[in-house]
Amino acid sequence: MNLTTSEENYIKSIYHLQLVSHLVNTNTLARELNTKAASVTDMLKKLKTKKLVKYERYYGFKLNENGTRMALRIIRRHRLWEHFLVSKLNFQWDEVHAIAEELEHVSSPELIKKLDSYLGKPKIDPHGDPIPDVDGKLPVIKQINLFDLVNLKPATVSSVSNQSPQMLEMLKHYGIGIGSQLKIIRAFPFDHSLEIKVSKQAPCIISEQVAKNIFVYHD
Amino acid sequence: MNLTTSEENYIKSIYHLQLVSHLVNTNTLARELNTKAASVTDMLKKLKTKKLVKYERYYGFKLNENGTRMALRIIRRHRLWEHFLVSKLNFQWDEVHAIAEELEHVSSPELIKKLDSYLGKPKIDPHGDPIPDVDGKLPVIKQINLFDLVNLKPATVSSVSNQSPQMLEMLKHYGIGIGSQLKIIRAFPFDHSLEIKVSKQAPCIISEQVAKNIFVYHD
DNA sequence: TAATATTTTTAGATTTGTCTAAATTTATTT
DNA sequence: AAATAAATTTAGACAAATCTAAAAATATTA
Repeated sequence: MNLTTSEENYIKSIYHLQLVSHLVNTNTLARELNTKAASVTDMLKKLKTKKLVKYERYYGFKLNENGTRMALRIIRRHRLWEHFLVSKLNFQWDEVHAIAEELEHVSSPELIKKLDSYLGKPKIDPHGDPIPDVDGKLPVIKQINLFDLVNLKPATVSSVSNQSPQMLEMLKHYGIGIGSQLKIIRAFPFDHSLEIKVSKQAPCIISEQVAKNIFVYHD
Repeated sequence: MNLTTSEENYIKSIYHLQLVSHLVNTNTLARELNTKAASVTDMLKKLKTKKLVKYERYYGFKLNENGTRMALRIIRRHRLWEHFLVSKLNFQWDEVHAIAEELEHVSSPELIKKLDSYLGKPKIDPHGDPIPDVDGKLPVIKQINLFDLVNLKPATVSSVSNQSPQMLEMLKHYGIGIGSQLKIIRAFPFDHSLEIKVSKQAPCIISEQVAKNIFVYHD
């Protein structure tokens, strides 16, 4: 089924609100979407006829299986584009939301498939949120602060909590970015610095301060 | 000024039709946009009040300076996305038009600026059409068949005329793609093969057949 | 040039998504 | 439990973009 941009925005917002409360009410959704309660009621009637939500008047609503599948598809697109904007175009993670909101409505499945491959099939977006897979499954992945990483197995950089120019300068110098593969070689107890290997680069040493701002996950 | 997707599509189509005939007429544009003459008239009144076209009823219309600037902005977005889809996502050039038609309406200037840099500020899209610069200037660039390239100066790959899996397999093997920088090192008269250097790779030799399908330009 | 054909525009309707204001239903309070 | 408050829905309107059918203007042809 093909959805309009507006329908997609409603579906996505309902999904997010459902993470907090099982049933969603009209006013809450209206606030979330910067619209009026009457508009929400109108749209929900439409979504009901399209069999995307369970909705009884005056009783709130929620996505059904169909609607949830659609929501995850939209969220997948949104998070892949966010990853792209940060890992490839050098946006900072707090700048990408609005742009991804537009890109997420471009609906070519082939495009998303290729974008996913191009990004290395990432599991987590730059805000640290999981990216649903093609089948709408959300990976359960533990993000680990690089400083707390004890084993020597390769890990993928999922997010960076400090976005200051100074930090970004350092990350650039080390060749570390969202999606980078890295591995700890050893830890130096003296100043808690870490010797790491990033992708195929020569090993380097990063300070405790830098390590504490980098989050990684294992596949 | 902010334009709707529909307005942008009209502006873009008028631009393209103006390349053929100075004045555009209602029916021609209706055919181009798969719509009806009455709809075109309606939209042209709107574009006139927005001061994007010169339009007198029954006499045809054309973009004014304002409208032309907008058209080039949209075409810039379209062609940059096409370049991205081919050079980064491995689409073939005959598959990208419809997707770029959607992406071109995402209007963040910052996005386009960064996309442009990321692609290496390309001057030509994968169909061989010039990409307008930020100021709407169209580069005048001569595309040269790699086989006809005589000098040894570096050139940029702009398009590949043969999109067969066999050809793509070879290009992949040589590491040649849209946007690749390459340089002829020498030509072998015996079989007309060429020794070339692609980006920072080790030199390699390509056959006359391959060379004849690759188009390049000088900056 | 008068008749006919084509093109373009207007008039009025439709769809989508939105709104305001009023009515209805549910929830809360005294 | 009655009165009041809050949330939700309905009714009716509006803007954008489209359409059909009819009218008006322009172009072509006999």
